[in-house]
Amino acid sequence: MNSTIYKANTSTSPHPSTFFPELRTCKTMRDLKQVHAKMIKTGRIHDPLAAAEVLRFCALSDPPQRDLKYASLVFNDMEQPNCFSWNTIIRALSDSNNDNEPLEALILFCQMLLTGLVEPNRFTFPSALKACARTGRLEEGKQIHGMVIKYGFLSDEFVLSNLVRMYVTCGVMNDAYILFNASAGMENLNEMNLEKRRQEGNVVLWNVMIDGYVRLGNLKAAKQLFDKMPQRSVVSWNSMISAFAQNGLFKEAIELFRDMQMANVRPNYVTLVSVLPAISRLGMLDLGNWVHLYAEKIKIEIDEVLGSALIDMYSKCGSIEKAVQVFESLPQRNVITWNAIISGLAMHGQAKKALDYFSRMERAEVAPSDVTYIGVLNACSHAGLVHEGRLIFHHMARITGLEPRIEHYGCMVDLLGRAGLLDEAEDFILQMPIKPDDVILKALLGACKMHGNIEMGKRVAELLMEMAPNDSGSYVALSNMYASLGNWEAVARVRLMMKELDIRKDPGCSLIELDGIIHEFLVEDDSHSSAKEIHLMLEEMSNQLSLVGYKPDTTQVFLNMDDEDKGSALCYHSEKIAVAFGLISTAPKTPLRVVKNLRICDDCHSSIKLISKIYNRRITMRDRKRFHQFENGSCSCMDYCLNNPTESVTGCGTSFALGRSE
DNA sequence: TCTACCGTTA
Repeated sequence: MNSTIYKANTSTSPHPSTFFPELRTCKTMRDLKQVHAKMIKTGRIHDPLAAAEVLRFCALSDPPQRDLKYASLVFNDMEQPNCFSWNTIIRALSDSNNDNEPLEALILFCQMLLTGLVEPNRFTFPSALKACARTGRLEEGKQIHGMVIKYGFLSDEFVLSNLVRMYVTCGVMNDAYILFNASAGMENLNEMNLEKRRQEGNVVLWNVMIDGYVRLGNLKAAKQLFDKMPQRSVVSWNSMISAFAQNGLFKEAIELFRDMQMANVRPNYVTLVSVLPAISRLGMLDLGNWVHLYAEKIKIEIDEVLGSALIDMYSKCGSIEKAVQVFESLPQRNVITWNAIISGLAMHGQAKKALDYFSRMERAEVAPSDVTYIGVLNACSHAGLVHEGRLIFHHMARITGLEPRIEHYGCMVDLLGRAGLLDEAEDFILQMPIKPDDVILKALLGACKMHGNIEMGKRVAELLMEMAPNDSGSYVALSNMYASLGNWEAVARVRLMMKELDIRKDPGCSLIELDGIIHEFLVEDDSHSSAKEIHLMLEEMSNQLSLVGYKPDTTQVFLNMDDEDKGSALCYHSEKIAVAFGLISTAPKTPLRVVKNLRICDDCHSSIKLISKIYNRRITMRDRKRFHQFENGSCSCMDYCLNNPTESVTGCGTSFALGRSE
């Protein structure tokens, strides 16, 4: 439970009544019920004013005291509720988080009209419209819109803004926009002393509109509105930042976060929670560190939500130690917090530790979710813990009652396939109650390549190409399999087929962050301003590597090139270019951190191992699926990636996409 | 009497 939400509600404390001193002393519903009983006994309850006050107490007190069931009873006992009482009960019900209560508010509103004894006023419509918004009842909302016009309340700011809100939450942005413009027009006619208040209210309405476009996935319209805003609140910034982050536009989210600070708007709790996933995906540890320090500096409470985002950020940025540290320091942990640390440990190859945390989670009596099991099964897969993985999968399906999802089946296929149990993996797929998707088949195909089962590999690849004829992944996987067997004729055939069908492989792309700036490299990239120096460094690296007897595995290099231009001497993978750039741009011994959008290839893996020794650097590399910590000639993944199933396999469960159009 | 909008794991 978040304290900021709580504070927002504290304004509607029990209402002291001037007419009824005994109501004024009521603190809890218990007190109220006693007074109410007395009023019934003395007949005073028949005083409409007294009854209205009782109703108001139970309907609109702060949440712990609020009792809508009791409020409804009080209301139903009223012989002739006045407009005030109708408004009270409708407002309380329309405000409720309980699923069916906003609908009851709408029903009461209709009853109010049907009695014909009271007319709705300008205080009735906002609640009625809110009830339409909450229940998604556009038709009723439109009818109420008509009544608003008939009663002449369209010029009331509250009525109007609730109309906009109703259309927005029903997803009808065109109508919302027309009314929104009308309200913006009205603002100019206001008297001076109301100007500020109106504008403050207006910012919220802009935010509502932005949120509406975001919910429809129309980020362009949302950003246009955001850019046009006369002033932006912290919520406006948060809306856009989270919109970008949640739609995979991570760089844009970070950019906006920076713009926000340039505009001197102080990030708040929600800002940090929103921007952290973008930082994670881009692997920007420096910025992530800054966010953590900032939260501590301005005393933003690190609760389980912000904590989960920080844990995720540290593990995805390569610093699993810090992730564990944050986890251990949290006063509260929810299921997402546990999932974040378990997945983090899994992607760092710390399977045993991931399983330890899983048992700790059980002991802490936090019920695991399906996401927890994806993390745990991934850990087993990375460590080759076939037996444990099987047990855990069956435990999930049979004991916890969680329905295994396609991701869980994918983890199992990956686990079995990597261990060389290809037939069992295939049987497993055939017995799945869900239709296998391309991810599952790619996992099996990768395993076929890894264990040299060309017969099964061909079968799976054909299925894959039928299933996803435009996905480069299956073609690349098939071609990789032939390449690993040295069947160059078959490789060429697949490549030709890709060319004819105009299927392009995702370009490899690596990022490295230096002094808060992200440097991005593609395969064979020479667009960087230091391209010359980088290439000199790459050549030096090659020389150093051959001095220690390293022979490049060129098959992989060629396979990852988009063009058939194999003659070029500059055919370097993006991760090597990023490492070269890191080496020449930082002081000796500075650790390097690289983030890649695809899986690292075997050749880069072997050479970067040696480079870490030759140049005495710790190099942390995050690829599409997991981390590699190169140090002193070896890698933390224990060569898990060798014979990588394929560059394009997204793997099961965890996978990172960098958010670009791939 | 009506005050809204933004958030974590896969």
